[in-house]
Amino acid sequence: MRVTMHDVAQRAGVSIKTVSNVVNGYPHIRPETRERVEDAIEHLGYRLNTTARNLRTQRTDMITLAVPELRLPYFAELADSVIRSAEEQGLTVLIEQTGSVREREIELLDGRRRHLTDGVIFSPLALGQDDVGLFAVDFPLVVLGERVFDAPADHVTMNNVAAARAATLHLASLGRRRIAVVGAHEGELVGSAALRTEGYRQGLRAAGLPYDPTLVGEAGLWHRSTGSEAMGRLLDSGVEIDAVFALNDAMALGALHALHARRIDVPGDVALIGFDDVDDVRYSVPTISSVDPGREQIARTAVDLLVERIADGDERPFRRVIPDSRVVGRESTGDATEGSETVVAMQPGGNEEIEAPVSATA
Amino acid sequence: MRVTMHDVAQRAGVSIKTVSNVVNGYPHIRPETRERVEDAIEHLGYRLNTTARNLRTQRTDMITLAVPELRLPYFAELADSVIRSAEEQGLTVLIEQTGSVREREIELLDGRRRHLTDGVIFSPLALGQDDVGLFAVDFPLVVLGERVFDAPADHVTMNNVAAARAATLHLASLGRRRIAVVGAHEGELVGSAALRTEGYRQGLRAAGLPYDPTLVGEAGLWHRSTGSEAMGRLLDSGVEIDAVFALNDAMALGALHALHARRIDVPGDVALIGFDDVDDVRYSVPTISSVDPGREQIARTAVDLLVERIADGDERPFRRVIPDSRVVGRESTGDATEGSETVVAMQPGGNEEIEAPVSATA
DNA sequence: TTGTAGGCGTTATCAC
DNA sequence: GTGATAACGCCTACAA
Repeated sequence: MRVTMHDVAQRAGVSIKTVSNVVNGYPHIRPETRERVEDAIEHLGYRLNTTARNLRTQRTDMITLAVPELRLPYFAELADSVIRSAEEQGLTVLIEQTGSVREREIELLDGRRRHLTDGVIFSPLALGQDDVGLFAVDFPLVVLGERVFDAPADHVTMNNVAAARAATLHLASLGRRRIAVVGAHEGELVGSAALRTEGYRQGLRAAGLPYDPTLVGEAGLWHRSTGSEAMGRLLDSGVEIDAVFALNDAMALGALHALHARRIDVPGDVALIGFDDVDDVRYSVPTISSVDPGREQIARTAVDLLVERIADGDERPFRRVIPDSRVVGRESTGDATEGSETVVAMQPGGNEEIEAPVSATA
Repeated sequence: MRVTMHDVAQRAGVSIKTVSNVVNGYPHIRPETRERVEDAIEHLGYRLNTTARNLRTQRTDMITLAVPELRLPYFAELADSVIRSAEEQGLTVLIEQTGSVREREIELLDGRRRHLTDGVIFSPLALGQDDVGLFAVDFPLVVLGERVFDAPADHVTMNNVAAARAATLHLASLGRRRIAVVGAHEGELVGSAALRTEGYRQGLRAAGLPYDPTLVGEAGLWHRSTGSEAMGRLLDSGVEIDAVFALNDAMALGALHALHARRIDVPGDVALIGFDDVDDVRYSVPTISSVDPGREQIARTAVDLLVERIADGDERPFRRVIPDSRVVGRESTGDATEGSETVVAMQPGGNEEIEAPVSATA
């Protein structure tokens, strides 16, 4: 079989414990002993059995990142950032794709599949505020996004309303009066759609513009295709439009596509802004202005919170952290040419303790 | 502490082994015994300790997927596909980002960080043919891509030369005579760049067109930015160009950006085709024709090969599998309008045994 | 500074 | 069909 610490100990003429000490970098070892052990390790090609260590230490140094789909650029970039941050902390990331399927998200929380990673960073997309009870889990959990608030867990979210308001105001500041929105979810009260739509309304109000329901384009899933379709419907409806706020960048790219198909100039005839600031919008034609929700900071914060939670258990009250967000102006709002960009608005985030610790025994 | 099989056994009044049998779906159990055990499990909230099982069974049912970066759409989509395929086989995927850093790729192969997953699917980007020796590892490994051939491992690659040839011929079939290429790596003999460039030359030859070095645009990293820059250099050099073959889609998107910046119409003035067929090119303006290398099939095949290798060890000769690829025509080559697409060429793949089994004792 | 004993929670082997 | 018992490979006491 595979070579174990025992074999190494034997060959080095020391005890298994000494080998363990060497492997784990325990400082108080006589140099010559260490050397002998290291020689033996080298010679035998010994490699630590992570599984055995995990069993013994009750830790795996792995965390789960649960996202809807990696093909969605926002989540791919988020995953990238989370993996990097985790790595800095010596953690490995196991990615779970929920596909936005309700059962899969529930399964994730009921912990049947867990028990392998030390904690979970979870970005729900199917579960909503009604399911807040499901988030009372007995393992370290950090929730991402705006589907669920006040769950008994640490939470990293964004400044949706303020950022959407700023984006809308930015369009208004260009002199646009007929600002459409793409990606609304009618009747929803929580979630990104509701919050960003609320920000949109606030922005209109602040700019002295009326809210016109005929300018609201619905789109269930926030994909490029749905953005294109929603934009198409708005344009074909005949309403006058001189600016569009797409509630995420995928839809902004889709909307741009629909605009182009109808030979409508951006930003000449219609200005366009998205949300998420994914890489794509920096290379579209024209480049698209967007709201940077602070993804890098979201990832780092999520990992930090999870690490703390793993260390402290439920000793600490839960926290909600909101990174700073900013509106980045590019060609689609006439803010830049040749691929440059400008920060045209900044919303500070913040963080708060949201609740007393909860005894987490399931 | 946590509830164990022992607790369940006690409560159900059976032995620990019986609990194990129930949990693992062992068939020969008296129904009433099973029921008592299941009740106890339910009651105590027992959950199997995966780590302990892993230690005992010497398997983790996890595999590693090592890719350069998830922010690159091609790899995000690949990861997505791999995760889905793995899941169908009951496997969980642990993603490792190498960042195309040579040391990280070597580290991956020397197995210091491994020993936790049952096998590895590895898409190298820094290592090359000279490093083929490093691929003689003592764990199940499936190699992806065209950086390294004839490594002692299963290999899933693509029909690069034939596909690039077909893409070039497709541009020629539109009557284009001045076909530029973006993303070449001068002096390289292996790797995607070399193979696709070779296909480009073959395509020119087949179309009766001369090879003109002034039409070759170099780009080290295949990102949107480098594609844009390479395209810009070509255009600014003053050479006549009526078509562009970008060696991947990211560069095609960048090239499109550069073309647009110079008010050059696509496909009117310049036709454009990419490679990879990522989601992005279906929503750019105009939509971009591309080569679909069969990514879905690549992912599925890689997982299948790895599963077989895990089961069989080195009993089987290594295999090389090449999925079918096809050229997908879209607006950028005038093949479609309104987001539709056409398959304009198909290259069959194939698979072969490439080598006798190698005794894999490191 | 190093060694010994024991157990982490599970599965495998064998009896019964 | 079910139960005792010994691994799996490591780490944490504690002892020397």
